[in-house]
Amino acid sequence: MTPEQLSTAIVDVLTTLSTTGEVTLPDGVPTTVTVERPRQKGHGDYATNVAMRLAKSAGMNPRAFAELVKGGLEAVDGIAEVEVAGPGFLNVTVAAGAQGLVAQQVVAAGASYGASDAFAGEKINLEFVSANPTGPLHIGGVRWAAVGDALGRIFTLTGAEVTREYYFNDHGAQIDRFSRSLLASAKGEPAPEDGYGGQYIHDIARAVLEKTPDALDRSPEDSLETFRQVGVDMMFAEIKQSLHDFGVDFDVYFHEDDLHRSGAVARAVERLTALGSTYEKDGATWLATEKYGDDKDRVIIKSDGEGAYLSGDLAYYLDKRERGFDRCFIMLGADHHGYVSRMMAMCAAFGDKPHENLEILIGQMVNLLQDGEPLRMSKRAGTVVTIDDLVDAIGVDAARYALARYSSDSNIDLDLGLWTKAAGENPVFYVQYVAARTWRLLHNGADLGVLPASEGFDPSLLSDEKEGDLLRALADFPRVVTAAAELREPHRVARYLEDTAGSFHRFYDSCPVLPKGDEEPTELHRARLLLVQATRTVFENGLALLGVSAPERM
RNA sequence: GCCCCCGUAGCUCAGUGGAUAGAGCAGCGGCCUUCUAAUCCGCCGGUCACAGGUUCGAAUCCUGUCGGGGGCACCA
Repeated sequence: MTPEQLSTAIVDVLTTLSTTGEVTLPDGVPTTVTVERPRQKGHGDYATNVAMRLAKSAGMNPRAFAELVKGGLEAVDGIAEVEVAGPGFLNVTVAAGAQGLVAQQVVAAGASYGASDAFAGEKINLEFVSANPTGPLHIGGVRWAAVGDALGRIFTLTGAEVTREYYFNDHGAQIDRFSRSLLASAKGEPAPEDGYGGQYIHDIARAVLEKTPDALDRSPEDSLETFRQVGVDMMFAEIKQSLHDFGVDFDVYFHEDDLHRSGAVARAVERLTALGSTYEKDGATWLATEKYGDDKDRVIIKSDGEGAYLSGDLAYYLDKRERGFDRCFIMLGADHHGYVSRMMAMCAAFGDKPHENLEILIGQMVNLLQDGEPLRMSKRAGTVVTIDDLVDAIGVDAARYALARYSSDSNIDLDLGLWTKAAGENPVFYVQYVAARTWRLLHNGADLGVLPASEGFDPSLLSDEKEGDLLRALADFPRVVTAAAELREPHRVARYLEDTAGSFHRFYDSCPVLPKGDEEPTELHRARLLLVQATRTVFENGLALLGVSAPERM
């Protein structure tokens, strides 16, 4: 029995009680009820607080309400015991047979275990990373590469149609500064005062010269344009390659410049003007964002006639909506959080629903530590910690896992030393070791002629306490995936895997899976091997959501 | 001054209004002729920053204060 099935059973009982008039529910029978795994041993396998939640409106005291629910639940197949406890909790113990069936259900579902239709029919657009191609991808962008991609995988598993996009800022002054920096380097001149000065500038400048040897022999305008075009292409190709090596590929690379050239910006401004949300002042065109909660109104067309940065975002958002995306996500670093209120105001000005059609996720800062010392990151100073540096230092699996296991709301300090350790204190090793251990058991079993139980499987054989803990953990996976999607929090998957790894290792420690010596294989061995296979399935699926491999051996 | 995030064990962090607040690391102490011990077990460790409020119940929600981080452009 899974928590979902128990939840359904409870709703059925409530429906019956309501129909017969034994309880009166003014707000109707809830469609779902909370079922949780109590931390406390002795509080049953599952607990629900429905009685406490509904008692007041039903005009009863919680324990009396709970007693009625208990009566109904006890008759449900697969429920061994129901207890009313404390202020009105219902503690449910599931029959070993019903519990053990979970192993079979997981294996039968295979790669689709954890999938749901929670977001079925939704077209979701995820925009993340979107770093300017003025330098290598630095650590802040990498956090979203890991988390955003994981979120995409989670939404996909919960039924959504996901498009990953990278917004390519190739229109503004930063690109000019980048181009001029390249040109200066190629000429052997110092970097412009407002330019970029890292080593990569010299590398790219040299590469541009190799590709277009006459780049410096052209007119000043042509020369700069050459460095702009070739340099940006090279830089962007490098970023794409780094992301690809990191396991992150985008469906759409959207160029800001296209929005300006195609007239999309002008159309977006016209649309807003028609809706009465713009006005002219001081020679510029303003968007009235303040009335939608922004601190102040914002310029969208500057007095020189050029579009302000926000104008590209207006057009881009409109474009996404016209492409049919119900939900547009933009993932930004904390240093851009000030952008949220004006973007939400823009969304409202279009007549859309802020925080629904448009969601902006903010990721706090990442600091890298080596031996306890902070590594400073500064693109301009040239001491950049890039995505490639990170991958070289700890590998893709550890990097993705490390960045995805924390709440995006938290600043994080990653100690590179920890993430390279081949020991259980390194969370990614601890979790991946489960995958390796299950693989070994399945193969050693095959060598001994022991295969996971299938037909004639007696689920009640899995009655050990450690087996029950593991089965309940495995049964939780779909709920964890759904919660991660609903809350946009991929780190829940990582934390779940860490907890479940503990349950598996404890099971492994106290429940021999394979026959030893001359021992004849029994149904219990086969049942346990099925549980091992189910565990392997959950870890494969869970790690896949994070873009981390489930190794066969380590 | 205003806005966003954070404040939970010595450290790094979980904790979608529930019961006695958890994990890993660090510290102390155990289990290897092993289904490879990269695992596992025990002990130690808390004013959930502080003060009010909301309710059957608050680490969680609201208000304020303090502390840390990040922002407040006709830059992008």
